[in-house]
Amino acid sequence: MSVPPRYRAKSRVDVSGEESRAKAVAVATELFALTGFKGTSVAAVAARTGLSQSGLLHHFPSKAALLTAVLEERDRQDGDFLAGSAGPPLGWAAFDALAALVARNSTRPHLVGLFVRLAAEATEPAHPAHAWVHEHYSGLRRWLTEAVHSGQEQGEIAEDAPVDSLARMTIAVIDGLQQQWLLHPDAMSMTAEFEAFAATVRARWAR
Amino acid sequence: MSVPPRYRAKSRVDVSGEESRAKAVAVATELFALTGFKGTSVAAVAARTGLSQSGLLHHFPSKAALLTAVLEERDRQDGDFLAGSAGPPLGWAAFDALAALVARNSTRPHLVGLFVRLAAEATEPAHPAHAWVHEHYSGLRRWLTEAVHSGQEQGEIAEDAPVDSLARMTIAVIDGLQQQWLLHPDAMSMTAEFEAFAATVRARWAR
DNA sequence: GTATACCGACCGACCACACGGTCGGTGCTT
DNA sequence: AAGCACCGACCGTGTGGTCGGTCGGTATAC
Repeated sequence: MSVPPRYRAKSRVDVSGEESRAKAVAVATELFALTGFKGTSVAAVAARTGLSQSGLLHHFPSKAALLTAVLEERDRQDGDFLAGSAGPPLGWAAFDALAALVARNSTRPHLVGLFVRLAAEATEPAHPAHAWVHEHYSGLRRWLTEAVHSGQEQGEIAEDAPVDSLARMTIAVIDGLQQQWLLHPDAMSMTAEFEAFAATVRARWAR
Repeated sequence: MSVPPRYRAKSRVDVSGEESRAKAVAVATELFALTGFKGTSVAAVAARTGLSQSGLLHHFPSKAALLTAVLEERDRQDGDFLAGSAGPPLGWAAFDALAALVARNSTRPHLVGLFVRLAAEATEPAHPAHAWVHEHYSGLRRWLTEAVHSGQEQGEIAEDAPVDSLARMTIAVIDGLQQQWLLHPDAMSMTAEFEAFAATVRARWAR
C-alpha cells in the first residue's frame, strides 16, 4: 500500500552543509527576533532557509538545539566586543564601551529583537534559554560592577557612588531603550539616549 | 448514529456569570504573565477558572477578546493611579509618583510579568496587543514630559535639562528594572534601585 | 397555580489545522 | 561502497474555535 516517493526536483543542489547550517542560524535569528521562540515554527525557518522541515532537522536535532546554536553564534559575535583586546575597560571607559555597543546594536535590529523577546520569554524557568539569559545578565553585571569599582580605586569615580545600583540601572536603561526603540525605531536614537544617561551619571559621580 | 449527550454533574452550580467573567480575567492575567499570550492556551485558562473551554469562550468570543478584557482591567486598576485625584503631579513630584508606582508593582508580580511579556511579544505589529502597548508607552511619555516641562516653568528643574531624554530614560529604567526583578525577585529591590536613579537625576538637574 | 416561552450559563463532541519530531528512503560525491 | 545532504510521508499532540444541546431560572399567558 506504500506509495513510491516522488523524484526530487532536478534543479536541486546539495550545498555544503556548513552553508545550510549557517544560513539556518541566520534565518532563525531573524525569525526568533520577530516572533519569539514560541511564536516561530521550525517549518517557517526551514522554508526561508530553502530546506524542508526534515532537512533542517537533519542539521539540528530539535528546535531547542537550533535556539542554542543561535545563542552560541550571538555569543561568538558579541563575545569579546566588551572584553576588548586590551583587557576589560576600567572606570568611565566602561560606559564608552557600552555606548559603542549600543551604537553597534542600532545597526542590527534582529539581534536586539532577539534579545528582548528572549529575555521576556525566558523569565519562565522551564524555557530553553532561561539559563543563558540568566548568565548573560549576571555576567554583564559583574563586568560593569568591576569596572566601576576599579574606577573608584583610580580616583576617577566618587568613592560614595552606589556601585551596584549604578550597574543595575545602567543595564536597565539599555534594556528599556531597546524596548522603546523596537517599538518605534525611527522616532529615537538609542545611542543618543544612552549617552544622555551616561553623561548624567558621569556629572553626578565623577570625582 | 448520534450519541445522546450525558447528563451534567449534579453538583453543578451556574454562577452569576459576572463572577465567572471576573475570575477568568484574573486567571488569564496570571497565566499570560507566566507564559505569555502565545504561550497560554484557552483551555488552561478555562481549567483554572473552573470552566470548560467552551464555557469560557461563551463569555469571551475569542482568545484575543480575553486579552483585551485583561488589558482593560489593568487600565481600570492602574488608570488613575498616576493621574491622581489632585491633577497630574508636576516637576519632581512626578518622580515620587513613579516611585510609588514601582513600589506598588513590587507587590504585584503578575502584573509586572504580564506587562513585560506583552511589551516584548507585542513588538510584532500583528499582535492583538500591539496598539495597546503603543498607546501605553506614548501616554506615559507624554505624561512625564509634561511633568518635567512644568517643573522647569516652576523653576524646580534646570532649564537646560534634556526633557525628552529624561522621560525616555526614566521609562527605560523602570522597564529594565522590571526585567531584572522578574529574573531574580529576591536579589533586588526595584523600589530602592529606582529611587537611586531618581536621586541621581535630581542631583544633576535640580535648579 | 400551572403551562409556556424564553434566556443566560454552561458543556461535550467535534473540527481543521499547525505543531515538533520520526522514519525510511533517494541521489550526489568521493 | 560509503557517507552526506536532503526529502516526502506520516504521526501524535495540542491548538483556537464551532455547534448543538442541557439545564435552571424568570417572565408572561392563561
